[in-house]
Amino acid sequence: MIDSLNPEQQSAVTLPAQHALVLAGAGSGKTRVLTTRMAWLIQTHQASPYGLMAVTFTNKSAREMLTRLTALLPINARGMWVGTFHGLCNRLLRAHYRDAGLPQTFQILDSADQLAAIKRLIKGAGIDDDKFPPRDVQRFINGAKEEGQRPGDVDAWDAYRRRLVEIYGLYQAQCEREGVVDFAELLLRAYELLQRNAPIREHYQRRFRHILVDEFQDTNSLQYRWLTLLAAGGACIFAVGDDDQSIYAFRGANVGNMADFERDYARGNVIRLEQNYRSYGHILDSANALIAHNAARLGKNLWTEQGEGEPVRVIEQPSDQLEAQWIIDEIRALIHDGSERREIAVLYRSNAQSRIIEHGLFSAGIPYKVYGGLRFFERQEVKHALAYLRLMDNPHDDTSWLRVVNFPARGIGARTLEQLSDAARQQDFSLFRAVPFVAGKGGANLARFADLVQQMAHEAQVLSLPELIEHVIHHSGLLSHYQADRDGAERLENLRELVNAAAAFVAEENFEGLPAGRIPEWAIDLSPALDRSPAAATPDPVASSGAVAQTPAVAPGDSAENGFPGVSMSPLAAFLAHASLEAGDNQAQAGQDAVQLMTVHAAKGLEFDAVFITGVEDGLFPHENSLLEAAGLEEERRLMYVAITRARARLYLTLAQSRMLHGQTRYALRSRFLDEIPDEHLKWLTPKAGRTSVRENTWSGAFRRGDAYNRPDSGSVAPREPRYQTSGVVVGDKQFRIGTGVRHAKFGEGTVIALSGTGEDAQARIQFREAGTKTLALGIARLDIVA
DNA sequence: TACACCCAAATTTTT
DNA sequence: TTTGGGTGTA
Repeated sequence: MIDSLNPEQQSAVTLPAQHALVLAGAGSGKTRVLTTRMAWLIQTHQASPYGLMAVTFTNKSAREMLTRLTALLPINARGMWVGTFHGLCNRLLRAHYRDAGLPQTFQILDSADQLAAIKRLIKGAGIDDDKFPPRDVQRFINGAKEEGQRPGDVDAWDAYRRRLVEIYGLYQAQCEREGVVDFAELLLRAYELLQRNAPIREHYQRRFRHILVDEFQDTNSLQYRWLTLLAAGGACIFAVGDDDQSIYAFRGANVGNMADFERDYARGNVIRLEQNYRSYGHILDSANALIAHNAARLGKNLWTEQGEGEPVRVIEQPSDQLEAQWIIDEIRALIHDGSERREIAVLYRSNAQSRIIEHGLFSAGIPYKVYGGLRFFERQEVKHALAYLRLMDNPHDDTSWLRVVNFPARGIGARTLEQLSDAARQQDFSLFRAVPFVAGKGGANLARFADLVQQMAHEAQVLSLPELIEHVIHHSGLLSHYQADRDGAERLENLRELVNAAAAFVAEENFEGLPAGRIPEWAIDLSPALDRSPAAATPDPVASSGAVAQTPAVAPGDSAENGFPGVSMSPLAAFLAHASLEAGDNQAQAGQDAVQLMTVHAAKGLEFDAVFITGVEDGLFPHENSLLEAAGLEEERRLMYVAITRARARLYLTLAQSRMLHGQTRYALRSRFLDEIPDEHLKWLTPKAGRTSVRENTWSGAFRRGDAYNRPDSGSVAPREPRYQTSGVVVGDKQFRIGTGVRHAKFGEGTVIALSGTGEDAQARIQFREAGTKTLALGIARLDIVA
């Protein structure tokens, strides 16, 4: 099992039972080490499969882990605590919903649901949504939760923040009332549960002897605390991560957790995996050289036995159009030479860049796949169907109620809903309960809808889950609505797919033959098991309430001690949780061999034979919004590091001198990151121009690639005298570039962060230190250039 | 209730 | 330039 590993991997896998930090570089076999470690612990009887917990961030990597584990060892991975932070917390909360203060049928809001709930709250409470945009409120609430803060814990130093805290409190109350939890709440609740409930905490602390964490650099503060709390009973945390691949700080990820973990837990017990099995030398050395410019890092240097390979190709084109065209020509050549399309990836910093490349590929008739955008369970028709299903499980879920109360249209307009929510607010009822308080025609329509919901809830006790969904699609009117719709065919197709997904889910989770709304008898509630333990000194209402699975029988081979994934959940509830926690595939056209298009973020964890990194320009990559703080620039650099290390054999960096952005042509310098990679690793297919010179905005003709590709290393596109110089705008006697410092009489000092237009018509976006960001016409505004 | 129109905003987004 | 959301009109 471990013979095929390199010495560092072996020592990581066979580390003694202590906390350890594995710094695993890109392509160093991180997942392999993690799964082999698990298998090794089990095989050497240092842990039972049930004494292990493995935590990841994505469902995909959790699945991958289980697949590899079962390939290594003949064990039944079902029931093992391998999953995402959110998935495991969900499991914990389902098992102990009473102790966590949640209703048994609590439902999970995804980001969109949460936003809808916040919007509704802001409207209902009469809060000014110009001053408190729902998105900002959402970010505030999630940010607080990710720091482990309840409304009372948040530091509110001014009136604005005090109001935000108030809204947070209102939101929380609304969630409680409706029996829903958002993503961050799953984590925070689970954390608080463990923290406050000693018997439960000690139970899990005793149970899990080894906790393995993947992508540790992406953990947020709350996740870190959750992990260390679970491990406080003597468990060992085996944390695997790469600080150089931390690219989610903007979502609350705290790279500092790695350094903290090393200092506080894994002191001296750090292993570096630096041998890379993915890329050739020039690619790796480029990545190494680039990332060396970051100050805040633990330090690591990738190497390979594969040889240096080809240099990294760099191409500069006058416009984004030509950049795209060049890429498409090159892709065509690669395919012609036998490359598989799926082994070619085009990466970009922001989604807006994909359009022009898609256009080119489409015109060229090259199949491609775009990652990103809507996922299966996020599609409107699927969400509608799910909303009906949720109402079946919990009719007091106002978010779902409002989503479908009048979809398809059933004569319940804004006025009626106004009356309904007034009544609900007055009585402190859910919308469902408030229905009888609305009179008139609208009230009658509401009553009919409420009946429909109850009727369908009744069916849930009889029909299997797929049957129920079919029933819902039919009787809700979704079916006829989309049938009548001109382009409803695809939506119907997705609804059909939803039924299939449910059927697959039922089979997978052993729910076959069970009515959708019934909790299976083999489901185990962990709370009674805990009560039997002597540690549960305090009387627990759980034992007597009896609202649990009627027969807390133990499935063969399982024990209450081991727990079970589907704790106390009906197929319906389990499927709804599944739909929230795993939004499904994130790619447009599935299937055939196609060129892969995605953002750099989306590419993390993937690898390709050939990679194009596009838009390698200052202001775009690194993104202008990140330039203002050092930490931002370092994250951009890590992002570039991630991008580079996706390539196995061939890497292209492409850039355009001008680019259509927001309907305006903007000019940019090549990315500063290009200048951080030594020339010896780069091969400029177009001449490398000086970075500081100023160019006239007239193109002396587009550079074409020629057939550089077919003679890749011949140097046939030898550097000539640059025909043009790069970037910047000249107005009068002044030269403006991105990064130029300026002073304005009224706004004070600032920095140019974007330029557009030419000559007297040129405009500059300037980030002023005091006055914020302004767009100024350079021909009009009086600007002095400062050092 | 549906559609047309206008305006503002436009990194990245594992759950 | 494109997109989404909000408002106004048939």
